[in-house]
Amino acid sequence: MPELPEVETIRRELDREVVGKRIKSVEAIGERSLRRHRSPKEFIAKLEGAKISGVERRGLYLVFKLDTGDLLVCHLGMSGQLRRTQAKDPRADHTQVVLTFTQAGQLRFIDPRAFGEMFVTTPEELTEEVPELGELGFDPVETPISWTVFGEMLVKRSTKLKALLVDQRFMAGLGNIYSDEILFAAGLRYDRPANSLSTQEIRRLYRSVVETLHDAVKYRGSTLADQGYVDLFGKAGDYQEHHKVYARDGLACRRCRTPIQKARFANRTTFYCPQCQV
DNA sequence: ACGCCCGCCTGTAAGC
DNA sequence: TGCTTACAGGCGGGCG
Repeated sequence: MPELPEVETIRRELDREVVGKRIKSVEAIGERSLRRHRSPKEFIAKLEGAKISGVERRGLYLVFKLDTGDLLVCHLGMSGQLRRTQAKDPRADHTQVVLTFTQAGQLRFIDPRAFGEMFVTTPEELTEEVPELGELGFDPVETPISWTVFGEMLVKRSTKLKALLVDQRFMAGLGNIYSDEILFAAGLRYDRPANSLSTQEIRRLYRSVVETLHDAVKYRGSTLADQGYVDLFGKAGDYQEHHKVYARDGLACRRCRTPIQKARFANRTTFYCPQCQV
């Protein structure tokens, strides 16, 4: 369940670990993860011999720049992991793609549920091939906006706050965990219509977005009980220790001691404090 | 056009 | 204990 803080943590590690490395060979094991390609051969051919010159994040997508001019794009979906390994390391179940570098070492893409994907494209074709990338909203960590502009975006919408926060076209990078944490930090209920917020509430919400995400990046993301997210080296994040509401239903609110509630909203689980969030 | 629901997929855990 | 069922949720697509 990687969201912005987890993907950004991985991006920073990739920056150190794979930039400057040349891809010697590629093993394409899971064809479902390469579904944008007609055949895995095409994917392999475009990668072998290429050197990685940089790694960027666009919302929840990781974009590897190659010295061939192509881009290697990766979305982790629900259960995807990227792992830095050595060739001799045993291969984990559901390993979908293995990149072996000319200098020692590998990068492996492991994805049990195969909701994630990898593909190679060009900068020109990127937004045609992946329209959702062209429609991505602003990135609250990379390109923050002013809270007044944020407010202008809110007043136009009658959508409930949580639905808006997780909409990648509105703002890029939020999923279920951080939208709940942000709404708690802002003292706002998930089902408040966006256009019902006062100026003070708008400011508080925007500040909560930025502060919560920065904090979560600082603690290297959230690793839940299922270990669905770990970093490039298999290490868990620490931000789950700081969660105020997510997966804390029945437990006392850290602020007011009222039991945290669990609700079903837009087909997802939502956690909130009925006392602190209005 | 927008809000909502489903399917995709596997691992885990609760329930009978 | 062992089988069945629900749930986890990012995202696109389809429906009302």
